[in-house]
Amino acid sequence: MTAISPIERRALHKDLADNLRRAIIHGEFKPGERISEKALCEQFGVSRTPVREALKILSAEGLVQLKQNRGATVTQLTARDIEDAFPVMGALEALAGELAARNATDAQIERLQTLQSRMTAMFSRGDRKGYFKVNEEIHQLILTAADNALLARLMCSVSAQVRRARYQANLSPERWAAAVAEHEEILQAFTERNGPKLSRLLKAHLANKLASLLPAIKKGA
Amino acid sequence: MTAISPIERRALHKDLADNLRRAIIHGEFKPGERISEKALCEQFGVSRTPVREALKILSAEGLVQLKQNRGATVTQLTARDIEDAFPVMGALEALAGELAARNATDAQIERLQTLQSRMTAMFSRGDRKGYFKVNEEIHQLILTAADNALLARLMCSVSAQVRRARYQANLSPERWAAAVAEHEEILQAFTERNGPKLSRLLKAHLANKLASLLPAIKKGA
DNA sequence: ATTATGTATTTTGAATACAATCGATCTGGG
DNA sequence: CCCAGATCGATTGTATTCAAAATACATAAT
Repeated sequence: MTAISPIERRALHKDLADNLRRAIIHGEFKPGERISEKALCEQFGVSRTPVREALKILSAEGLVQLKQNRGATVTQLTARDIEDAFPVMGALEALAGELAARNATDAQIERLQTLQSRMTAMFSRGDRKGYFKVNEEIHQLILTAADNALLARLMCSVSAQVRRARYQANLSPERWAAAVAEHEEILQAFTERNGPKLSRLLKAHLANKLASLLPAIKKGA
Repeated sequence: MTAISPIERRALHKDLADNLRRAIIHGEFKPGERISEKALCEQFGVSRTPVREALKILSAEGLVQLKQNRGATVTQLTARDIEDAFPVMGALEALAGELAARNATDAQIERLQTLQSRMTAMFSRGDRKGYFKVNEEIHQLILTAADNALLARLMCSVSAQVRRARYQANLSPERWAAAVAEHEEILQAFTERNGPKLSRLLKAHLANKLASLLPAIKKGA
């Protein structure tokens, strides 16, 4: 007997927005590329109304730009955009760390340790995709532990932009190794519940991450 | 001879979104209130399509919530929401101050001094509305001086929510006097281009501001 | 040959029409 | 009298249609 669960009634425009968001972040739509409503309609097999609504949502999120009577284009991430993101993400990450160190449950810290070792395993195995996945989980866990809905929303929105950049730029082996080491320190600070230290480490970690992206973006632009 | 300027071609959904946003922030739509598409159509004399698109935008901005088949409601600001906003706005303001102190032109600092004295004048005259207006201008100027588009976008979105709270809660005379004094200190730090000090002052200023809002929100909720 | 202008095609903006879902009320049975 | 179920009305979700704007192309004039 299968468990009975309520049938998911998803709105079309929401589905479309989710799909498009993922596609843009994963680079399946190239930055600067024009997005035709008609093409999307045919691709997804729906009418233009939900497509247009989805595009409005993505526009408000900053993933696409809408021009009067000229449709939607995928927003270009300039080097300047990435540079601007540096301090902002840094400030948000630092805050998240501070709050998380204060509010995290023991169970969450334990889970963090588990994830950390899994991530290290991914690294030594050279599994980039797995690494990214666990990495995301860790940042997600910190955000959950911080327990601040607004902060979560902002970071989610900003990191979506940064993730886009990451899909364009490829992680160098040196940077990867450094990142793993940094994560080790971060976990240490977490276990100690040392808010300020955690704050500083997260900020530095992010600055390094973004710095490694800049060259690739600049080259592309 | 009047100057020749390009004709403003405004999109309906954008106009609607702007109007609705203002109305919500100013409390003309009460938190928790249901927003009927039909009512908006009649009120603005347009069809449902642009109305729906505008609501999608506001939803992405967090001003309204859309429920499946149940339309839009103005998001309730709970005491928790305000408490969450504390540290986030603090972190962002602090960053803005830091960047502004580094990047501001001399002209901008001069203009800040002008605004500051205008604001003090408003205070001593007891002109609440004028005070708020100049106050907004000052924060806007700092944001401009910070010269970071992403930061501006985030603060704009967050402060819209906070402004909503401010329209609900009424400023007490004591808090008002304190705010003016704090602004004086802020200007001082700015003139000295003392980033860290500015950072700290802005953060404290905001914490005080938000703290003064909490009682009113809690009472309302 | 090049540029400007007029026309046609394409694409987006907005309105209307149709379908589906939710809530409330009404009715019949206990 | 109260509760369960059905039905109706209202509201939202989606599709289709109509209108306006922009681009592309062709033609004409210099």
